[in-house]
Amino acid sequence: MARAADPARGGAAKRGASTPDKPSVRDAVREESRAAYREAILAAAERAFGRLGFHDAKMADIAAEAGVAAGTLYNYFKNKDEVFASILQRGQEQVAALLESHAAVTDPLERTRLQLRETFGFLEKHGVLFSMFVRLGGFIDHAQKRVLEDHSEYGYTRGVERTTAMIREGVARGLLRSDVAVDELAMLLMGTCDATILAWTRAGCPPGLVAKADIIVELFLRGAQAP
Amino acid sequence: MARAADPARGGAAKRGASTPDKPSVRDAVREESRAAYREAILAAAERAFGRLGFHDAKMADIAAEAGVAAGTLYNYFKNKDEVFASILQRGQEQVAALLESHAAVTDPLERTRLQLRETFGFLEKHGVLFSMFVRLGGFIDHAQKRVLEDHSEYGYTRGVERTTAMIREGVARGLLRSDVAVDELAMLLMGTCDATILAWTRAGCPPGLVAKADIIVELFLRGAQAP
Amino acid sequence: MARAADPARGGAAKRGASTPDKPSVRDAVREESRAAYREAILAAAERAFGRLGFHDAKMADIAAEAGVAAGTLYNYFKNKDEVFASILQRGQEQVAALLESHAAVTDPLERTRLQLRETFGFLEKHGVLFSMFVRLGGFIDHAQKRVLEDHSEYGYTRGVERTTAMIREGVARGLLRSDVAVDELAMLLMGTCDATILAWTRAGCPPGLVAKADIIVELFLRGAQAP
Amino acid sequence: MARAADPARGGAAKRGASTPDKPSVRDAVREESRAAYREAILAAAERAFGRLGFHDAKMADIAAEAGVAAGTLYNYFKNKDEVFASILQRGQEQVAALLESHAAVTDPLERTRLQLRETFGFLEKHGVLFSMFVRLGGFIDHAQKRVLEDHSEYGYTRGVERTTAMIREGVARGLLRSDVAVDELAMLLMGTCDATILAWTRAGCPPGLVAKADIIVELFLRGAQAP
DNA sequence: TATGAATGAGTGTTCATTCAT
DNA sequence: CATGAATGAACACTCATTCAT
Repeated sequence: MARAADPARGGAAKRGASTPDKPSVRDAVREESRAAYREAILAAAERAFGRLGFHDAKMADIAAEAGVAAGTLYNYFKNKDEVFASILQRGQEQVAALLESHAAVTDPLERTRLQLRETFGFLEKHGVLFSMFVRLGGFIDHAQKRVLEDHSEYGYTRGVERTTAMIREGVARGLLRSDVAVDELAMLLMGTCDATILAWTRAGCPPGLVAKADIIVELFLRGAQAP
Repeated sequence: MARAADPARGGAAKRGASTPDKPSVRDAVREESRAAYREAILAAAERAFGRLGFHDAKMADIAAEAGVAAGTLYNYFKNKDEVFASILQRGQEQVAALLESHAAVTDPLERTRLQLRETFGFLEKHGVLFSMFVRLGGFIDHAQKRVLEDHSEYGYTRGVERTTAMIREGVARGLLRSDVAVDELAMLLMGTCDATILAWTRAGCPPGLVAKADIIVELFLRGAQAP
Repeated sequence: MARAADPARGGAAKRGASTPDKPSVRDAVREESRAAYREAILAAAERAFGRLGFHDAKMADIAAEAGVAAGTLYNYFKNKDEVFASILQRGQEQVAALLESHAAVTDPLERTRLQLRETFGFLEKHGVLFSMFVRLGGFIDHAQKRVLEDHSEYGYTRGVERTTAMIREGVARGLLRSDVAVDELAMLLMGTCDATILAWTRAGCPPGLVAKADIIVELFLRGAQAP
Repeated sequence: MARAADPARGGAAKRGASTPDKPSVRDAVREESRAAYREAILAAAERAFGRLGFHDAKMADIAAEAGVAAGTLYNYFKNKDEVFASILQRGQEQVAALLESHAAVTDPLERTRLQLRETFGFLEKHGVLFSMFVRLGGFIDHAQKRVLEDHSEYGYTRGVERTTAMIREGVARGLLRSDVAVDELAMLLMGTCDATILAWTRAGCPPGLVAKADIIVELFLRGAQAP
């Protein structure tokens, strides 16, 4: 990319004083192309990993799924591990963006309901792979574990923080009962979500996960709302 | 080839009148030896799989852990998959036996508490591997999935049946509320268990899982007992 | 090889108190077999490397040359580098043994003549590869350099030491002139040897290298003998 | 494909009467540019090969070192082998030119001393790579061997011819002894040079090679001058 | 029947070369 | 022409499985 010094630009080579900026056009196109390739590969890898698992999804499979040669993968990712890690990161960023869109909702419970819907919708759209990681941080092959650790841990921690903050806010507003520790309520809510996702993946990830979001919030409210 | 898939040789082995009865002594010894080997291999494999995961635990690792040569494994199991499947089956049988020991307890809630303790104790003793399968049937590498499917599904189904039956019994005896569907209560209880196990494995399987059994039953009762 | 503890030797498994030593027979056979394989592989690798060079000699070539499967190589050597390094080490040991057989010759010049013959004979028999390393420590591909370094350096250093010692002895006995520094004489002799080997390999390693040993010693004597 | 092997385009390029004379200016510029690129690439390749060896120096390394894109290399050279061969050829031509500058010196020994200095100076400046080839024709990886063969052989043969001629001349003038075959003297001189270079590269190509030229000639004279 | 070495298909990865822009 | 990304053949190395002893 950034070549060292740009020497030997060919003795008398000069194309007038024309375009010190023009090449940025080419660069822009290239950049766009690279982004498109990268995205296509990630999408393909997500499908492949989701369908076959980390070990059984070969680099060749991913390449085929993406419609590129095997070697091309290595122009975008250092190795298989990095492909996997990149999928995760991308997923977390996407989820974070989705959740952000509801940040302005003032009612903490309503905000949580919306965010839960978004998350569940994301899981439903992205299938098994993300069921495992984005939300659960999960139960996985050792190799994957090595790759992830940071990522999943990060995602999980963020989830805990978000939930705890929401509950604290709810308690402050008198919406949620204050006779139970905030942490305990948070764990209860998250545990219910996890168990729901768990059951969903065990059932083969059938459509309808999003609908569970409302139920969960409802149930949670019934037990946790202020008397 | 099919040397392995050929258990239960000796035992009632009879090869016509050629070797009337005498050899049965030899056979008995042999049988005993085979069983010991088999058990040692399974225990070793469980440790290896638990520590390394399915793919990263090589047949050589298992053999070393068991103190036998690699080739020996194939005298007892057809292949790696079968070793894995056998661990599961053994685990389920062990759990079933444990649960059976409390079948005589008449109070369904007390019985459930005891069985939950047994199950959690088993999980705690057998670590991550069983956290995933015996109970959850879970989130795993595709290769393992292929191997298991039946087994884990079976275990899960049995769990659902057992739980539902218990609740029905509790309702019939007036111990549990009848204004909520039995299935829903069952799902609630199992979901709580799942979420607990989930959190436990995420925390690295620390000691103390058994103690959670009482808490879960307590919580469940608070919400589900008849008014 | 050395299994950890030898547990689970099969419950009732016992073959009397018979043979606590007997297995050494099997072990001996195995050991012998391993040595034979190892030697065959090294010989094959030497031919392959000599014919093709380090990079162009593929592991498959070596295996084919040795008449074994590719995977077998890895039962004896960790990787390609180690195969190469082992050839060197073996060569140095062989040469050292050859030289040792003349250590008892008291006349330092006669001893040197004999040792030179042995060395040249070894080179002639082992071809280009050893022309480069055992004696010269050479001019080689970077990858080989990385592998060797120690080995070739060691061989060279030993050669310098041996030669210097010989000359010192010759001077002490009044056989060699004392008006020139010992080191300089040593360098002269070794340089002549090197140049001879150099010319020989450049000519394609034709038969007749051994005969040069006498000529070199003769020439050296003419210029270096005491007046 | 054969884009590269197509030098000397411009120059006397004539495409009928279509572009009479005017474009020759453009062609001249182009030619100059091409020459500059080619030289920059060769210099970069020499550094890269010298630092890493033939196999470990990747085309990408050379391109980076030259400050051009990888694809550009193929506009000037058919393939990696040709890059390497071109370095050699260029080196030989440069050395030949240097030696030519002393051709007018009448005293053959003085001329040889000067030429030896030039050669050693060249080697010292160009490092390991040329230590091997321009002078020695050497001990190298097979792949390089395949590439060179002709070139190094050519360089070596020229050296032999030049040396022999010089000695013949010296003998004719009564400067060198005539009781030893000319060829033998030539071999002695060249062998000494080779051994010197050999020792120099083995020591890591430290500064000071040029100084050896005088010593060699001195030593040679002492033994070879007419009585 | 235990052993442990042989096997060879399978995989991640590299890199010289090609080619569209 | 320069560019730099795509390509895919090639290769070192792994490991489940087989088999002679």
